[in-house]
Amino acid sequence: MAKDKEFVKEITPQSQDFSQWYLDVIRKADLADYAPVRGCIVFKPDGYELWERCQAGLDRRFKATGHRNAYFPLFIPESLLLKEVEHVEGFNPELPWVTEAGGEKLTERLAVRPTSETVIGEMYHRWVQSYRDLPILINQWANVVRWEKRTLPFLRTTEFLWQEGHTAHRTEAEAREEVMRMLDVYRDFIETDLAIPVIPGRKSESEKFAGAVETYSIEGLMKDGKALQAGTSHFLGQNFSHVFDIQFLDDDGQRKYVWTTSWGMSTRVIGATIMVHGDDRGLVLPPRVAPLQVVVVPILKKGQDDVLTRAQAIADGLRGVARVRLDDRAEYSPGWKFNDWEMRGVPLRVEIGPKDLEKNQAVIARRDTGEKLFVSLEGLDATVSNLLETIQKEMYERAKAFMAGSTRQAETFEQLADIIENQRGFVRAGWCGDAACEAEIKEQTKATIRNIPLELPKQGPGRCVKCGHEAKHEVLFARAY
RNA sequence: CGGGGUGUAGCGCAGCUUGGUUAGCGCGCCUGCCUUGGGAGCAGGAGGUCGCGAGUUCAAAUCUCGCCACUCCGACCA
Repeated sequence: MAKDKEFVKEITPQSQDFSQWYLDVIRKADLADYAPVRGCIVFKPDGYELWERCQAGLDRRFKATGHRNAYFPLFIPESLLLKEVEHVEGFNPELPWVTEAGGEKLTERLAVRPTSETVIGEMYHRWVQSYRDLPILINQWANVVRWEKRTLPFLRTTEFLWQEGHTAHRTEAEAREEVMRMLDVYRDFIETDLAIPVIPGRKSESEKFAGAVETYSIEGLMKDGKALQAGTSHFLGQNFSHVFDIQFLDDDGQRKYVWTTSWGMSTRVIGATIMVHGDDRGLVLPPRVAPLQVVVVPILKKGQDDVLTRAQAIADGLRGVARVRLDDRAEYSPGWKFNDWEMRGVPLRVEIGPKDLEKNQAVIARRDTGEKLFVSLEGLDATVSNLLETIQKEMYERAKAFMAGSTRQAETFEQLADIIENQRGFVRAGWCGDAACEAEIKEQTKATIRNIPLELPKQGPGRCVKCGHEAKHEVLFARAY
């Protein structure tokens, strides 16, 4: 361990200060920088490409489930926002307002959107007439603004990038089905592409989205034992359709209100990727989303000019199976490059030196395990391709094992409090469903109900960990970001 | 928004207590030589509104006040 520290300077060890480690990694891996506006970050190319790959993975799944992209305006007139009472109350404290433009005071002030249910509700009101107009399955890629008190790069920034799906349906059953379908799309994306295991479940009343009937979430567990909500899917019932008067004439001749849903995932998942997979050497990226998957480092020796040529050819040969870069910079030593690319989380490093060429082999180093392999240059592309898949799979398995090992059961409040205080992680426990018990637990342990897992407990929910009455649910407690 | 910490070169810091004339150090950066299998070496060089604004003083990085930003801890949240 002491040796690791020598190689990777300027990254605080996780065990010493996880928050500082997180910020160090973002800086050293060149993902983002602070912007001149409070709480805002600049996505640097590697950070932005991570987001682009998340976008691609999600967008493909949205299209496959019948959704299309559209774009709604950044500004929301106050009058629209005021229509849904719970919704406004939820978001009001964090809204930025435009009150003046073109040198004049506006007749109606405009909120910079914190989310788009209201504008979209207004538009759906105009677009829906008949049951034949339904369902409307629209997604928007956008930036939104929430003036949060406390910000943290990727996890909670004043302005953030996300996607928000907004759908309108003819029946309640269809809308509910959509909510669960999209929750599962999120689960599939984050587990498959980002190698992050999550627990899908329903939010408690106190934690649900402002204006929703029900909110579902996927919850991940970071390496410091804190939970992170990585995506949400809301069943909005007819709340917004009543407020925005979204009605249609059904085939039975009756006018009916539509049932709506909304669901979102943000650039927060980049933060999750960092905190689930990263280590004391820096970032560890899942191959599927890594901007660069393989770096080829030639070991240049004096009088061995063919090494560079061969390394170039080998890098070119790998381009068919991976995103590859040849690091032929003469000004850095191989050791320096090793550390640099490890900090940036590149999944595989291929070393090509004179000794390797003699033996017709290459040295491959895995970023996730640190393992070094001596492999033949014959069929190198297949080897690399297989390794990338293996890494993707094993990163998920390791994260899953970590989550399983950090998930504990509590029968009593004392157990719950003890686990939260001393071990962190997830705690499964019974809950009577009373908001008062939930609030007391939060106050005393700082742990919240992350969600009520969809997967039911094997032996029934038991007793409420707080009041001891019969439990309605088994829920997942954790301290969270 | 409440409480603590920090702000001096791209990054990390010293100097501030006890004001003083040319503001230092390490890394990084530039040029050259030499090197390259886990952050090499030598030589030369560039780079500063000391976060911003007032004030005290003959004199402010240093003292006082205000503001801003970042960060940690709380309440709010993707």
